[in-house]
Amino acid sequence: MPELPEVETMRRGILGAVGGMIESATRCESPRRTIRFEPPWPALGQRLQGRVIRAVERLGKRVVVRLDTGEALVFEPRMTGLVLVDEPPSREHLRFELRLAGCSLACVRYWDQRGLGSVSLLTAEELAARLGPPKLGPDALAVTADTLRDRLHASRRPIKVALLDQRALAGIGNLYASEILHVAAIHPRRSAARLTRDQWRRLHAAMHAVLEEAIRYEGSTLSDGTYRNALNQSGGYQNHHRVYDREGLPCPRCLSNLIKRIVQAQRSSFFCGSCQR
DNA sequence: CCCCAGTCCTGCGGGC
DNA sequence: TGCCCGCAGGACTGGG
Repeated sequence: MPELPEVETMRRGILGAVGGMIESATRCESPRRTIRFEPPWPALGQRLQGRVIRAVERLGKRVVVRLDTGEALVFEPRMTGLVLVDEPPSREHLRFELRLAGCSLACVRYWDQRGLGSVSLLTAEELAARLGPPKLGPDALAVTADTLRDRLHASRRPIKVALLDQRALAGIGNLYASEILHVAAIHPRRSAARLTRDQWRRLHAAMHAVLEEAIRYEGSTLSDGTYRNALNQSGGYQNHHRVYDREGLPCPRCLSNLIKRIVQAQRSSFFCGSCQR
């Protein structure tokens, strides 16, 4: 499930598309069982033709391709979407393809096994309305410790649930929320409103450390093997997970307590009941 | 404000 | 061995 580190890896993987001109945009599937295209096909493909890619950016968990027209092509991978160069994991779930000229990449593809993701072409106004404040909070890697506290401390929700709210802070999903709270030694059920100054400081440091480390390893490829980088290679951070999907294994910090799993907001949280308070 | 259930969707693994 | 069911959860919606 692509979160900030995985989406950042996708973004870096297609930086070679900058300067390229879109020769053609293709929908690679039968009209039945389609992902969401906006505007609906064939308008999306027609509007992309001839556009030049000016930049490849990231907004939270979305890849944003800036075009010469001021428009943005937004890839939203949700659970199983991948932005790729060349070969996808399978032909079966390939959804969309850009043919490029004048840059180092011949092709950018979107593949999505479950098809919950989307590809959207938005005007600058649409992008601001849909993915600007207050719809999307500041990027998790861009906030200071003070901003992090400002964004979250008014909420009485459990800190684990608050961290998943993209309107408060963009980029953190279920996996990294558990990992970050373990490094920060904060219990996932603790109310955000009740964190101490020292805990906010630790949370901020842990958030940066975990996300940057995960980016260095090019993200987490879980046992289902779905996530791949732009070259269809596995990430490496799954081998460094401290708690996520490790219920019943010893805590890597105290080496004695076993990692617990609880459900919060209908999602699994993993933590050490001894180290995290 | 906050919570919950339902929606989209596929593949996998537990249970019988 | 096979089949069904539930689970995984990101973003969103509607109801309480």
